Amino acid sequence: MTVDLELVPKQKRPAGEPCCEPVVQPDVNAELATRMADIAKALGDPVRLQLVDVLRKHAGKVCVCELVPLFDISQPTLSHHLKKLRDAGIVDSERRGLWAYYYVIPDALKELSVWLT
Amino acid sequence: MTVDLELVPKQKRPAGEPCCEPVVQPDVNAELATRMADIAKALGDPVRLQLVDVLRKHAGKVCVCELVPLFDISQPTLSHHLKKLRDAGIVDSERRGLWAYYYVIPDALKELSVWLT
DNA sequence: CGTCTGCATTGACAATCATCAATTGAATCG
DNA sequence: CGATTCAATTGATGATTGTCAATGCAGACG
Repeated sequence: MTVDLELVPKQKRPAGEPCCEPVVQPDVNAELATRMADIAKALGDPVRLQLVDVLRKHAGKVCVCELVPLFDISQPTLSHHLKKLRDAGIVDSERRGLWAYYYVIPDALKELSVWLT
Repeated sequence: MTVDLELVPKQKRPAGEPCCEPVVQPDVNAELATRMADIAKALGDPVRLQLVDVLRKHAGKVCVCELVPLFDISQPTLSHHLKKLRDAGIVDSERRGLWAYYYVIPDALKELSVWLT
């Protein structure tokens, strides 16, 4: 991924107006873009998006055993999706006895939300 | 804007029985979740996220020929990313002469943004 | 101790994805 | 007309993803 995005005006084009005004370089640097793309990517699956929705709606910590029956996927697959969300820094989990309780990290989605608006 | 999945209240450990009763619920909002996941998925790539950023910041219509030199990818690959964004309903394009001008559809990102907050 | 339970990990698979080189198509210029 | 230019499409390839069955593992219970 390039970091310097200096625009070079086209040299040869058919006589006439240029195709468009020069574009400024994106002021979202590649690093930040990658971070936000990672968050978006983690949300880019219906199961994970609904997982975040459920966890957020319940504002507390939800046991995995309560999440499994909500979806038509196997338990390992759900665990895989939860790991994706954890790796993206969107959720975190806490173990208590046999159970694992998941919760949305506050302000985890704020970055992306701010950029969107 | 939530996705409407209901949890079964956590029971005490029911030695020898499943921990949760299966929730059979018409998943009315699976469609909405899929739609938003599609948007998020389209943004889940650094190139596409920066493309949206550039197009949005420019607030007008930007020629593809001005976008290509901004990234370290080939022209067909950029065209592929633009198609992904178009398919997700995030951007649209207009052909004028030899050039194709892309622009962000105003309310495309609003859905996801609203859900995020 | 042994067994059960809840969750994570592994391994395997097909499907999708990002990427490029080559080509195609369309529009413009000489 | 032919040559040129911009953008989309095609075909191929290696990487990543979503999924499940099987297994592993740690805590709880008897």
